[in-house]
Amino acid sequence: MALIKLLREAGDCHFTAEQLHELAAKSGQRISLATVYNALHQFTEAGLVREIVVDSGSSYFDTNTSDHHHFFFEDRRALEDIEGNDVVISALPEPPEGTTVDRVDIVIRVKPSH
Amino acid sequence: MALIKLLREAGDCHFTAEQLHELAAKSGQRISLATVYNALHQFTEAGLVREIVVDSGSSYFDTNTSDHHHFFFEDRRALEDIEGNDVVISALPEPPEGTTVDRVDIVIRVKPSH
DNA sequence: AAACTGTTTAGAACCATTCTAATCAGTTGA
DNA sequence: TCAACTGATTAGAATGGTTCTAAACAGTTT
Repeated sequence: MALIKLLREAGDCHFTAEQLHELAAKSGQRISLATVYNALHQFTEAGLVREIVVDSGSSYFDTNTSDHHHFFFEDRRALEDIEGNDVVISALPEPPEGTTVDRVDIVIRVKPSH
Repeated sequence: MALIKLLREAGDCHFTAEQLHELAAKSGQRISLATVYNALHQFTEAGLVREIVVDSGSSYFDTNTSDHHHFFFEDRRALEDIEGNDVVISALPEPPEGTTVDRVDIVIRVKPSH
């Protein structure tokens, strides 16, 4: 519950478990990192947050659960939402026999201009 | 060199470091997993393979380095190429100030029908 | 053939994530 | 009122994918 409150206060944002743990610590919450992970999994299952896979090595979570895509800043390893309908896909292949599409993830990886 | 030969023989495919290590072991190569990782990083840098991030928890590599996208089978945790121009993006947002697009990754996550 | 140098290798360390057993809180029954 | 029971919550310890670093190797020079 304390974590939900923290996320509500933070508004739409992207974060790792580690970062949320730090935020909780700063706000005086004495919570272990394992508990943060447990909570985040429950939040994901409940549809409160969305997990985004962009970086092997650590998972990112997003409090914005609406259908949208992301910029990923390779230097800072940070995420940013892509506004509304800035990405338009005009053709998608049929999913293979016996499967249905669960989600389409688009990540635009950007780096500092030279 | 032995790893490159193995990948050549296997043709276009997707694999984890663990899987390549097993393949090498089966072909009689006595190589540690760490060496496989070292080699894969060099291969990636040299443009011989491409790293694909779809699954927090383990990295996937792809011997097909041409510009293409993927199906990801959530149940089997396996990848499959999407043929040629089956994905058409008709609108992409401008990258944020001071950055340039490095790559656009599209992953269609599929699961078994019902 | 000893000394030196850059390359290759893998054992050990690292760290993000998960597991499991302990703690806690709430409820029942004596 | 409070022990016994039950499910929810928590975090310490274990796990496992990945990286680091120091050792082994090979090739070259003196």
